[in-house]
Amino acid sequence: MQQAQPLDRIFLALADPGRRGMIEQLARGPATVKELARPANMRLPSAVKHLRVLEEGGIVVSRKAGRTRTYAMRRDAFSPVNDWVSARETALDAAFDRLAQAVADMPEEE
Amino acid sequence: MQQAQPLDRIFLALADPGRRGMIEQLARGPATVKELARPANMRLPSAVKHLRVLEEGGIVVSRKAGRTRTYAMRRDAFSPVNDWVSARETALDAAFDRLAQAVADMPEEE
DNA sequence: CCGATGGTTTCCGTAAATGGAAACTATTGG
DNA sequence: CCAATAGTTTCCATTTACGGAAACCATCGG
Repeated sequence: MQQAQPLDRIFLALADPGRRGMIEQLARGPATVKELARPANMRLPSAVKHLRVLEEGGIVVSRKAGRTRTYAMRRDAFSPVNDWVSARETALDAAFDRLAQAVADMPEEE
Repeated sequence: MQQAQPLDRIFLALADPGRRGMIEQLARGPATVKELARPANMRLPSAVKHLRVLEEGGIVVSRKAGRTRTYAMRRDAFSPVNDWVSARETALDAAFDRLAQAVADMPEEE
């Protein structure tokens, strides 16, 4: 029983369509919990939980002013995703290049 | 009860450290189920399930020859992720630009 | 001060993910 | 044909995710 890694939380946060919808909205500008709950077709308690997942994933930040809490995207929200994916793509391209080279080095048949 | 969307399956597939480890291995070249199970410290049945998740997410493909099944990465494995993330980053950059512009347009204080 | 509002927490039921044991199938090697 | 091997399926137990109802807390408006 070990605590989840950062990438675990980020990808898990992105794996839910409701949360991705919230991200799409927040990418256009900050919003309160209520403003995020309505278009996602959720009750407030569900919205609060989803937003906590997004915040624990390091995707959004929030600040409470009075009785309203406002959420906003982090500028580096997708950095871990981009870094991890880029590294895999680099390795993947190299692997395909090696394969292509091996094919080119094969003696022709007939 | 609606079937999961493609992005749901992809992000869910990436949310597990064992599966990400398999991806890192496969990005360096194809491998069989057994070869993937050992470094991931899994039994074969678990490996089979994880690999099915990766395949249903469109991240890997497999082919069975004789009694061994070989897995390989798809070249466009991360295209949906890159597309979705890029779109959000574009919107996010625009939102921050608008904010910066609004700040620049504010009358100076004292 | 009182009611309405925005948010939060607790509790509950349902659904899904995870992991392994065991049993089964299909192929390979001798 | 027999034994070992690679994979697959089924079953089971544990854990976690998900969504809403209800109750609770803090704050704003009059």
